Amino acid sequence: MAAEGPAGASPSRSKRADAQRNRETVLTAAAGVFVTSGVDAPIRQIATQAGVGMATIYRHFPTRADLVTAVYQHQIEACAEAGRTLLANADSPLDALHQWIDLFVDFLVTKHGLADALQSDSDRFAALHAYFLDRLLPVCAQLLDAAVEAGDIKPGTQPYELMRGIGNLCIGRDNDPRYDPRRLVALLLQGLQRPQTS
Amino acid sequence: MAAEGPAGASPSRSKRADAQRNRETVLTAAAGVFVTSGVDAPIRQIATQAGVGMATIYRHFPTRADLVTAVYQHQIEACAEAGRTLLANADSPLDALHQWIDLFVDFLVTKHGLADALQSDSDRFAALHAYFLDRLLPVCAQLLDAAVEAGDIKPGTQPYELMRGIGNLCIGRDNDPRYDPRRLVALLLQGLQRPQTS
DNA sequence: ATACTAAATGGAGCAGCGTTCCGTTTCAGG
DNA sequence: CCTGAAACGGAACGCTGCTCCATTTAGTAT
Repeated sequence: MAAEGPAGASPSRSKRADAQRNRETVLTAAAGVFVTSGVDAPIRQIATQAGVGMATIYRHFPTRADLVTAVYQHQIEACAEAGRTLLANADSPLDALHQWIDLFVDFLVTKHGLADALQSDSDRFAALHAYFLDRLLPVCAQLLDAAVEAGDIKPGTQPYELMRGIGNLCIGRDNDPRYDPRRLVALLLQGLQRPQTS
Repeated sequence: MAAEGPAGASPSRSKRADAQRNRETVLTAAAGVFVTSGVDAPIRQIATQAGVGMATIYRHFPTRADLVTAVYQHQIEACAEAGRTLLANADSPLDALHQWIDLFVDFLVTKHGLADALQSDSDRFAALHAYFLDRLLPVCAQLLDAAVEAGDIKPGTQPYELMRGIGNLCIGRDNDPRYDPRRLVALLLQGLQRPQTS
C-alpha cells in the first residue's frame, strides 16, 4: 500500500511507534483497572495489567490526572457536545438543562470514584479538575443562561458553583439505596427554578 | 482528705491515672494538628506533637475515626442539643430546620477536611460516619418531620439523604470564593419547600 | 517503705504506595 | 549494518499506616 502522506496518523507524529503503542496499551489497561478499582488504583497495578514498567506510565502521563483525563477524554467531549445539541433541540432551555445534568450525573456516578477525585483536596487531581472545567463549564453556563433568559430559572447562580455542587452530590460509595445523588440533584434544580412562571 | 466515694471522677475508672492523662494530651494535640493539617494528618505528627509514641494513640483510639470522634464529640453533641432547642423555640419548624442546618454546615466547613472524611469511600472513617448518624440523624429527622407536618416542606425526603447531601456539599477546599457551600445548601432547602403555603 | 504485677508505653519493624533514577533495550535513520 | 537517542523496566527512596515486644511505671499488698 502507498506510504502515508504528510497528513499522517492522528496522534502526535513526534513519538516513536512503540511509544505510541504503549500509550494505547496503558490507556486500555487503566480504563479496565479504573472500573474495578476506581481512579485511585495503584500505579503498579495499572502497570502490571498493561505489562509495562511504572516509569512508562509516568513518562506518558506525568500526573494521575493526566491519565484519568486521557481515559475519559472522549466521554467528556461527548458530554460537552450533547449539551450543545440539547440546547438546540430540546423543548425548552430548562428541559435542556435538566437533560444535560442527567447526562453529567450519569457520567459521574458510573465512574467509580471519579466525583471523589474531582473534588479531592489533594492537588493530585488538579489538572483533571481544570480539564472538566475547561470543557464543561462553558456548556453549563450556556444552558444556565438560556434557562435564565427564558425565565425558568432564578438568576444569580454561578455555573461553577452549580457544577461543583452537582459533582459534590455525586460523591460517595455507589449502590447505597439510601442515597441517590439523582434525587438530591433534582432537589437542587427545583430550588433553582422560578417560584412561578409569571 | 477523705477517699473518693463510689461515684468517682467522670471518665472511666478502670484506667490508670497516667493513661487518663495521656488520653487528654493526645486529644489536645490532635485537635491542634487537625486545625492546621486536617483530620488526615499523619499519626506520627500527632504523636510527636503530643510527645507520646504512636502505639499510645492507637491504644486509646484504635481507628482514626475514634480519634476524630473523640476530638469533636462535644461539638457534635452541642449540635444535636441545639437542634432540639431550636425545634422548641424557633418561630416555625421550617425556621428551626434552616437554623439547625446553618449550624451543621458551619460545623463542617470550619473543620478542615471533616466533610471529606465523612463521605470518604475508604472505611477508615466508617465509625465517624456512624457516630454522626447516630447523634444527628434523629435530630434532623425530627426537624424535618415537624416542617413537613407544618406544611412547609414537601414530604418524601429521607433525613439520611438530606444530611448526606448537605455533608457532600460541604466537601472541598476551603476559602474558594467561587464556591460557597451555604449558597448551595440554601438552594437545596429551597427545592425542599412546598410550592405555595396554602 | 519496699517489692511485686499488670497496665502502659515507645519506637523499631513490616508492608503498601507514589515517585525518581539509571543501566539496559529497542527503534529508526544513515 | 551501525549508531545515537528515545523508550523502557524495575530497583530504590521516602512517607504513611499499623503492629509487636522489650522496657518502664503506676498502684497495691506486705
